[in-house]
Amino acid sequence: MSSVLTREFYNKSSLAVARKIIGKKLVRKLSDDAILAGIIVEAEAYAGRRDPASHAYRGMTARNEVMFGEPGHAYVYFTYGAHYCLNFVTRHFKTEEASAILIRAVEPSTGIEIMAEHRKTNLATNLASGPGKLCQAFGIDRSLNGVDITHPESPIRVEDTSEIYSVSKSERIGISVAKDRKWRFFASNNPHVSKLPRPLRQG
DNA sequence: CACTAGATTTTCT
DNA sequence: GAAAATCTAGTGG
Repeated sequence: MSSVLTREFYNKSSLAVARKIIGKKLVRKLSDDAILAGIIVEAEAYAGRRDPASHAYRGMTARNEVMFGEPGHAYVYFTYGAHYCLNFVTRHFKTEEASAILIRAVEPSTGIEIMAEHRKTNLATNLASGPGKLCQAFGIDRSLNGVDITHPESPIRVEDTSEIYSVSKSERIGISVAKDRKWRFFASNNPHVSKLPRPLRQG
């Protein structure tokens, strides 16, 4: 019984979707035999013209084109000369209002051995605890940019779960503008998130 | 544990 | 030509 999240799930503001996707299951189909999966434990919201930290802030370009399209598609970009980042497109209101959520961390559950090969480490909390790590572990690159993640057989999709997660929020990570907005959501007290907020660090 | 520097290349100014 | 929604290895306490 497939429980793939439908387009309706993504057809909301990036803030709402980023919060609701915590605890859902990310599924990556490499082939009929190789399935990777894990629970999404961290995500950030990005908006369009009203969010200076968003790639869509200055309008549509060749890179961010997917952000301006239909919700429920993957937006994958390359950064820092080495890393890919996985995003899901959420609701947009006008041509110039794009939005998406950045998937920042996953708690691995299926295909852990393959992820360990991709990442060249066996430490579970270092397999997908960051946007770049996650893409390396799950074999995600720009060839997946634009794919429809609501199709039950899509190479990337998200399945519903009945798990209830406590969600914390903080400032977004790695940006230089709009740092005051607390648009990062993560599973409370979960060791697979990329970074704990300052007050909670040091045990 | 906390902090810093360097890698490396796409993208946009 | 500069900056980037990052990661790792290295240093110091």
